[in-house]
Amino acid sequence: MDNRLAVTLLSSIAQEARLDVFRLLVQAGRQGLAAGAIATKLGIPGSTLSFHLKALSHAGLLTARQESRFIYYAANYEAMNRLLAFLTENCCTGEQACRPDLDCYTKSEEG
Amino acid sequence: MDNRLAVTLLSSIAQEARLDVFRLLVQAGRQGLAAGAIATKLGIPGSTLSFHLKALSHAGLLTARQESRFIYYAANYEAMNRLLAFLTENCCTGEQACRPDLDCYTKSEEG
DNA sequence: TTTATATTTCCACAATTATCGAAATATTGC
DNA sequence: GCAATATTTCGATAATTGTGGAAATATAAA
Repeated sequence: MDNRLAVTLLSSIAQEARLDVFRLLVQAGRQGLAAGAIATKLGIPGSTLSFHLKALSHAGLLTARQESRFIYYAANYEAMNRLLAFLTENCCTGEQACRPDLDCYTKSEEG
Repeated sequence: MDNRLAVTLLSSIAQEARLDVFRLLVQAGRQGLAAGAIATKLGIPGSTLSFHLKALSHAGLLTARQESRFIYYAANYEAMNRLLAFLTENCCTGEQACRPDLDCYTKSEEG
């Protein structure tokens, strides 16, 4: 992943409405939610939501699939995974502290 | 960390010049780099850089310390750590796949 | 105090982003 | 085809963000 792509990904979630949308879809799981359901749950007008869904999709953080009259949007966990890997590798170089505190990770002492 | 703060943090690195600055400072280590050095290395006019440094500092991703005539900016690894933790916890819920692929982490098989 | 250096603030302007109603475009069922 | 529903596109507008030269501020050295 290059800086350009990272900025696109980051920009797509660096906005309250879009971060809300993405978090909602992360919770919703692989099957996702129809656009209308997202709009209702978050209280966002359809046209505004559509604008944000486009940004998230364009960045690759969402997938969309048509099902009958509905369009289901779902979080692309792999894309988010790649973003997290980029940030961990490129924005924390040489700093052990700068890693998510996963249970499998044991901190080494530092001066 | 709430959504609001996360958006502030994300916005601060969701821009090419600022992501460049942050990555440079991550490489530079705890002692950081003087503003002028950053401007020279990245070829950014002083006033423009100052604008971006303010955004990063305001988000808490940089620390600044005066030393003689220079102001040294350094990456705040802890803040980035917290952001990564937020993203891992809140934007990947229920999805084991959505975690940085650290060497200490062993993937479980998935369907 | 004067000069030099480092950085920021100010300002004007350009560019991008966000909002949302209305109209347009599907898709489905009658 | 017509009506109903779901979503997107269009268009106008507001708000925010990014850029960089010039001036202001701060620190240091002569």
